[in-house]
Amino acid sequence: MSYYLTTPIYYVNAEPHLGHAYTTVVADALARFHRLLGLETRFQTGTDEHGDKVVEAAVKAGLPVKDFVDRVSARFRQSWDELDISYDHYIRTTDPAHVKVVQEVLSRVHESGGIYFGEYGGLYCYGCETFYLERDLIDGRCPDHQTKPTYLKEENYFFRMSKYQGWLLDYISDNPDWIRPERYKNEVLAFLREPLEDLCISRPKSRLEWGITLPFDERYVTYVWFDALLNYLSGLGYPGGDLYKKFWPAQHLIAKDILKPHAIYWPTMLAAMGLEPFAHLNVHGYWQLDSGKMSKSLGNVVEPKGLAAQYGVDQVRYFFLREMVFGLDAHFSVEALVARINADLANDLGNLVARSLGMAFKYRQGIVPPPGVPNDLDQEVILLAARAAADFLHNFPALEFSRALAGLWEFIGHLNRYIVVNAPWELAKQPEAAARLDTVLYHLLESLRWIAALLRPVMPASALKMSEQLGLGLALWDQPLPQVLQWGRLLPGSTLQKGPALFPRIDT
RNA sequence: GGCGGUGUAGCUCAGUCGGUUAGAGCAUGCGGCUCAUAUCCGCAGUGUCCGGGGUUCGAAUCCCUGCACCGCCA
Repeated sequence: MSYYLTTPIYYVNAEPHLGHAYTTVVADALARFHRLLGLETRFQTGTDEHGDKVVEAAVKAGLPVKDFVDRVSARFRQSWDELDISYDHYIRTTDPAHVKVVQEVLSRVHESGGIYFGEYGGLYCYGCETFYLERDLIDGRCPDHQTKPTYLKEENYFFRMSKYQGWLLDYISDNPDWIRPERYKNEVLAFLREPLEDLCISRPKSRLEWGITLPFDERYVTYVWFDALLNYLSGLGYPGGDLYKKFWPAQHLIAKDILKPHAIYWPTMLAAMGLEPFAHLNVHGYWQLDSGKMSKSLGNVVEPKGLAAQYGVDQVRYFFLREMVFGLDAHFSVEALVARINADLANDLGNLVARSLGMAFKYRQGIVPPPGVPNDLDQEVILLAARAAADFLHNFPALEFSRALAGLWEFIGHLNRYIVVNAPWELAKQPEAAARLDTVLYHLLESLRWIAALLRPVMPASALKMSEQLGLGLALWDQPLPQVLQWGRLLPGSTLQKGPALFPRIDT
């Protein structure tokens, strides 16, 4: 079994921002999760580097275009390294291998009649270098330049997308969770109620040179779709090689703004190429930044790099997955981030680890005690651990990250209550309760092992720290989840490690 | 303008697609514990489920309509 997951390739006309970081963190958590399940996993991200906006940005930065895209692409890559993103392949649309695949595919689709040469006429603004529709103009003038656009005819290449409309509608009906969550499937179906038009896929070099030359007409470059979307295949070495055979079809992860290209253009392109559609299109919402509170200083913080540096990589990763219901929009604020860190991570989980380990050291010299016969309270802990794990394993791959984590935190809450109910500090005062104290401590520590294992995809560094504090060697830690999640694998007699607070409170 | 979405506690939001008395977290107040990162535990709440109309034995949930906000087409 294999699992191939992609993020979009990010457009390099601007720096990485919160939305990019969210998509990439979600993808990373999913990739790590599936690796832990034991699936052969490939996780690809990268950058989209052609087109007029990039040229514009390069001119503005005073750099040759290639130097500019190198710089911004590296900036993205660095951000992902800082966020602990475990991508297997970082693709760039300026990679020679990608360019070659694009040209091969274009040739093939052209030869099979899927691409034709046609004329397009419209109102063109020289300032924007783009065509406008009548209805988009303000008093007949360009909304940006306040100039009157000229009627211009341009010859271009078009992809026969329209002929796939019926097929696509059928495919969506036959595969109801192909585009998910459901709301986005419905949106696509709404698009498809209108007749689908053919897709313009070229730009004359007189207007745009920074692109991939059409293999059948060197006066043109290909525009956006047959370049960018094909990264999902070129990154696998398509059409040759083993990777494509092993990993296609892909799980795509995108934000809702690029739903249409991925849900409509891309599958029809794949159909024209005679390929199997992607496995799922997974669509998420937006982080809403309250513009009122969005001061300039905060603007810098919302840059992923600054956020992780200030609040911690795992803290930010946890916040992303816990705070946003996948598919819906959510509000982002530093206040909300700090609230999550303090309440969930410092108070609930971090403190649970600290008090459990603290008691194990204070009462048992940091040695894992042997569990005695479990009573009802202990049985309940074991039951709830199993339930939390089962729910988590069910919700996480279904993209219900928030629910998965909320469920795990219910278990954490239960453990905090378990401590109060059992009052180990009282047991410690009674010599005859020694076995009972052993049992309580063991159930706590073993529960923490489960929690650490489940949190690995979300907070890899913190989960590892937990495992180290629990004295787990690699043999107990670095295994597929189903093997790790067996009650009682924490060995009595093994040595715990003291460590600093996992998630320090943030003073407000 | 067209299409789609959202509106639930002071705040942020769940509510698995009609079914007990509408929930969680945060924030607030009171009480308890001392193993712990001043943490944890218990108790207390507060609701015109945006307004109006309809379907139904029954609606936060389905339908119509109005308002507000958001997104896409761009």
